[in-house]
Amino acid sequence: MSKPPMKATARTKLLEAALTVIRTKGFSATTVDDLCAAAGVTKGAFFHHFQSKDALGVAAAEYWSEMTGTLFAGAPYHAPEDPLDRLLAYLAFRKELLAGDLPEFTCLVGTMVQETYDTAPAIRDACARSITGHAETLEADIEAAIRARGLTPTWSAKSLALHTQAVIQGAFILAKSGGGAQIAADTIDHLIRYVKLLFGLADASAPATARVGPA
Amino acid sequence: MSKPPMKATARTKLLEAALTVIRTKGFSATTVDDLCAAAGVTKGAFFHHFQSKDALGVAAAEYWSEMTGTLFAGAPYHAPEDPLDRLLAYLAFRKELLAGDLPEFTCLVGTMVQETYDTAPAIRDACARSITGHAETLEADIEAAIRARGLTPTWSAKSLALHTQAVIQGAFILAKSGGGAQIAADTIDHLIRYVKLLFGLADASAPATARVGPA
DNA sequence: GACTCCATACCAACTGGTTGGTATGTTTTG
DNA sequence: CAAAACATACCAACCAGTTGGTATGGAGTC
Repeated sequence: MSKPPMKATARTKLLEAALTVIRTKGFSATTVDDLCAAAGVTKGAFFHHFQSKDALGVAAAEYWSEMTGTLFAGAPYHAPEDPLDRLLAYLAFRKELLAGDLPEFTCLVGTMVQETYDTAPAIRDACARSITGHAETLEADIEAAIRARGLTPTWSAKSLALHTQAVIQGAFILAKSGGGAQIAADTIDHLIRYVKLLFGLADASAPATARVGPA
Repeated sequence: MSKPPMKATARTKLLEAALTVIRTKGFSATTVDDLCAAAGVTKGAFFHHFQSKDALGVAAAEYWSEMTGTLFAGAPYHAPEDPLDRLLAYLAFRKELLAGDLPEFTCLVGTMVQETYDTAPAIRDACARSITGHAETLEADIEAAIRARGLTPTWSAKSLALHTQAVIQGAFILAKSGGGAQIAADTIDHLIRYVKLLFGLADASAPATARVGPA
């Protein structure tokens, strides 16, 4: 999160700054001057690269999709051979990401869409693409896990994939309302338990995490 | 939501207006003039009743707690004798509330806390009290359901109560990102399925809703 | 029961600072 | 040198909050 991966041009410096500032203060409360100060550039540079503040919002959502896309694509949770193990490893990975301060692990697009869904359709759509796009990366594994276990569920792989994202987004809201990373981890534990129950991996009284030692 | 239950003084008119306007535009994007216009009062009246815009935010969160408190206290989901049935009836009730436009069924404090958790501690705390206070109304039923079935779960009643709220908050985010009420209902269905699985009420392939007829 | 006294509720106009955005340079790069 | 990248100076609109004032109603007093 701290290393701008591309060339440190004003555009990427502004986008990188946007990730932190917007997640801290929200989109509307973030001023163009805030972003320029955090990025160490001037207003002229800002409006050279972005037509408007809303345009930066769209670009930030797309930048967020790229960053998280490469993060998750390169993450080790894809290693297991069993698709259900991959799904569970993904959820464990999401738990591991709950470190540091809130603006470091919460979701930019989840924050932005709440403020803009009715007032800035372009930003809302960019956020929606980010969320559903990420959810879609889970669908294949869920589908394969269903087939591997010969289930005929009343729910769809897509629906479960979206549910995981809903739980994670909700976990962030609870974390922001004072619970911190711990309450978010607890909620993801419930999600892990749900997935295990769905696929018959554990009963209701089993612990949620398989690998992390004692309770 | 449409009937101001108390005397239509400027204060309650402003609070009632705040519920709709803030849920539509977000807290920071809502101006004091917006609220005055929606309430049909002037700015003088606003600052007579509220010291600042932030003070209105706190009052709005508390007003929201009162309104939802009486709504849920008077709801029919308390009727069943079995505590687990009451919990499931609560979740079914939450699904029924997903009607109308987004600003009508989404959560004021969930929206506000995202914008203010780092910048306005007083508002954040008021939102936190609202969420945890509502979650606590579920704990007794969950606890009773655990005892009634002789379970010894690794999760606590409090943790499950908070999880339900996380799922519902996350459902609102997905709804705002374009899925609408339908995607929120799907996610609550997953939550209902999880609760049933936790208490051994159904297997993974059973439909989520017991009472609403055909799929 | 008329009178003063005073607090509450509300209003219209104003202000000083802020905000998104622009106009016009200057520097860097290919 | 020409175009892109960035900086400086500036503006009109907006915004939270203030000021000074009016209307109303209830308490106390004689």
